[in-house]
Amino acid sequence: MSETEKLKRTRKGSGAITLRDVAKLAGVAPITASRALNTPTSVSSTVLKRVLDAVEKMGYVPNRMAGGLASSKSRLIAAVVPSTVVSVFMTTIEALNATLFDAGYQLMLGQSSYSVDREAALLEAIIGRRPDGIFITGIMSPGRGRTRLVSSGIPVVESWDLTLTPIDMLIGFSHTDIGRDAANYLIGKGYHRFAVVRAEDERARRRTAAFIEAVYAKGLGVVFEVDVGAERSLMRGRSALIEILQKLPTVDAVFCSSDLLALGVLTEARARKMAIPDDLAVMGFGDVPFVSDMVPSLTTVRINGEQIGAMAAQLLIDRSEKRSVANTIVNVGYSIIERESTL
Amino acid sequence: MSETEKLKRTRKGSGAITLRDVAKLAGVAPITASRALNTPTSVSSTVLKRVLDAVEKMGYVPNRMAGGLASSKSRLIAAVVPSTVVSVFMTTIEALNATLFDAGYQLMLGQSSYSVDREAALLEAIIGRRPDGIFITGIMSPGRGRTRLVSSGIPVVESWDLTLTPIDMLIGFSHTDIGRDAANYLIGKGYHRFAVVRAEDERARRRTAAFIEAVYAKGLGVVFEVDVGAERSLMRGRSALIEILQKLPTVDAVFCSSDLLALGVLTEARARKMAIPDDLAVMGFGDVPFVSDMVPSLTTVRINGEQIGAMAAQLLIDRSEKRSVANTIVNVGYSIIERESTL
DNA sequence: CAGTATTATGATAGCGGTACCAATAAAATC
DNA sequence: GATTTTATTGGTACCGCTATCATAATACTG
Repeated sequence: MSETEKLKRTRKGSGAITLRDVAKLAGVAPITASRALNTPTSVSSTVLKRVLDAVEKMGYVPNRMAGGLASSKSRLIAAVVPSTVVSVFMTTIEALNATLFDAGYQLMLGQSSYSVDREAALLEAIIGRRPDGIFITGIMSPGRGRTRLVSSGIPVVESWDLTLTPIDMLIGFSHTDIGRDAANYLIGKGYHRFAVVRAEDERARRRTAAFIEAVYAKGLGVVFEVDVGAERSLMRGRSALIEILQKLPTVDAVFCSSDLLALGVLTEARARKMAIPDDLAVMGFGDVPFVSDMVPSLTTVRINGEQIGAMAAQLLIDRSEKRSVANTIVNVGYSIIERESTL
Repeated sequence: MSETEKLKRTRKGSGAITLRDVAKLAGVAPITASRALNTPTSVSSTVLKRVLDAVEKMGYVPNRMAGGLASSKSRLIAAVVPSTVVSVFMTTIEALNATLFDAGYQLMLGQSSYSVDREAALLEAIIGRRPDGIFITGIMSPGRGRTRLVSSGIPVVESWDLTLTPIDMLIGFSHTDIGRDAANYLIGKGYHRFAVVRAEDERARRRTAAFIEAVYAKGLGVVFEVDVGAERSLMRGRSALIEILQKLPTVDAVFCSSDLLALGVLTEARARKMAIPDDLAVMGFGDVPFVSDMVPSLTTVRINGEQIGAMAAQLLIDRSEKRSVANTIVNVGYSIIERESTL
């Protein structure tokens, strides 16, 4: 034994097949094997085949943590959604994920709207993974979290709202426009005694505020407002209508901050044998898949969630691959879908 | 300048604050800073404070890719869900994510039930991240994918079904039991002319097959079956009832493979002024949040999705932290929730 | 108080890839 | 044929962190 022989410490490692193993079997240097897998055009066809055969034979799966560390490209995108899962947001997430997956990215999911310190922990966890992009449902309010995100330098897409000062990119629509348009739509239909039912949610609040303001603007008097807090259930929609009928018996149209609440109002109205829409018109928000086929079908505001998800994915991918991004603020709009509940 | 001075190549790196920077500011070695953050009890309180101050001052966020690579612990858990997003599965995912997050793990989301080669790509992508555990909604059918998972050695929880040969761990319930119990429940209520509406889904098929078999066993003749394919919409439930009424006008009870389809049947029945449940009883599956509050409310089969998610998280965490896991196969059961649609 | 056990810190060498530069062989140019 | 260019392949040093071993400082034991 040579005296210069180093006392080699050994570390366990993960035990999995590594690129080195593949390279050895293929009879090339590790870096060449790496190239064969990542930039196949840069190696000869002989080498390419030998490497691919070796990969196949050994069942090699590249370690993306190692690759990510070396290249500082994680190919991970983080998405933050409110904890509510019953939500319209999932279409967006599904589209986001599908687009990302096809481009070779993975999606990490984080749930916000817990407590404030959980929010901080979530951001920490996300940034710690060094994702190539972050998708946020909603808009980050100013504060430590936002500052942190900005200074992390990670591309961010905020969504579902508009602001003049996004962190980075934005794909959204105007909640005040929706509230105003909904009011004008209902007024145009001849309704004139309004109530709104809304969850404790900043964006819902803005929609209903705009609704109320538009009603006032037409000189149509008081709008009765029910705040259901965090209880976004169908049942709460039902009880909301009971409240409304007590306080404002002459009501003839109700605008709700979600389809589920609207469904509750509809359900209660039907249980009381009220004629829809003659006795009462109901309008929701979100256009969840099944409200179109109920009896009566629900008039609602449609947001194109797939579009938001797919566009966000594209923006984040482009940004992370250093391609230039043309429009960093996109207003995807919305549409009022007229159905039987307000005919 | 010494002649032994190496020509140092420089590599960009990510540009972010590293543990080395923090350690330097705190006046300790990097490894000590690492310990201060990961095992705070193993350093003196003076050092701990100095390090934490430095972290705070510099806004340091540890790079989990590097940490994961070094320790071969990624603190990532992958979850595979069917692409359908309208689903009952999301409660499970939410609970899974919540439990994982509190234990310091992150969730990666993958969508299955695309094409076969996407399935392979998904597995490849997942394994490449070296997650500490994998949650699968459903059971892996034998094949290359399953083999790959097994040989990866990553802890796996399969779910939503039972089998004697899980890859690793399993949290589920019996679909045949559900079908049989549903049939017996309806028979016990005095119904005797049955139809089933089901989506093209292996588990739904097993439920309805068991349902049909149980009906036969009681000598109650033919059960009319509608296969809606991949169209799981409320509308398809409505059209299914139309089919049923044409082919089996004497039908008095319909068992559906999902609440949404059941809602469709209910809707169509109501549109035809059929009395529920006197003219027609309807039973669903899943107990999605709002079917309890509709009029009429829907009798359905409840699966405790939160429980599945939380248990799965716990099993995966225990496994990944080398704690022993007692029950690797758990039958969480189900319950038939009786409501107005079958009273 | 020597000798041993314990605690706190540090040095080093990886984890499994890729960026960066260098070297060689083959093709193209003059 | 000499020289330049291009296409392939390889060597090395990291990416940012932690496992492992080593050492110094302190506490404990008889």
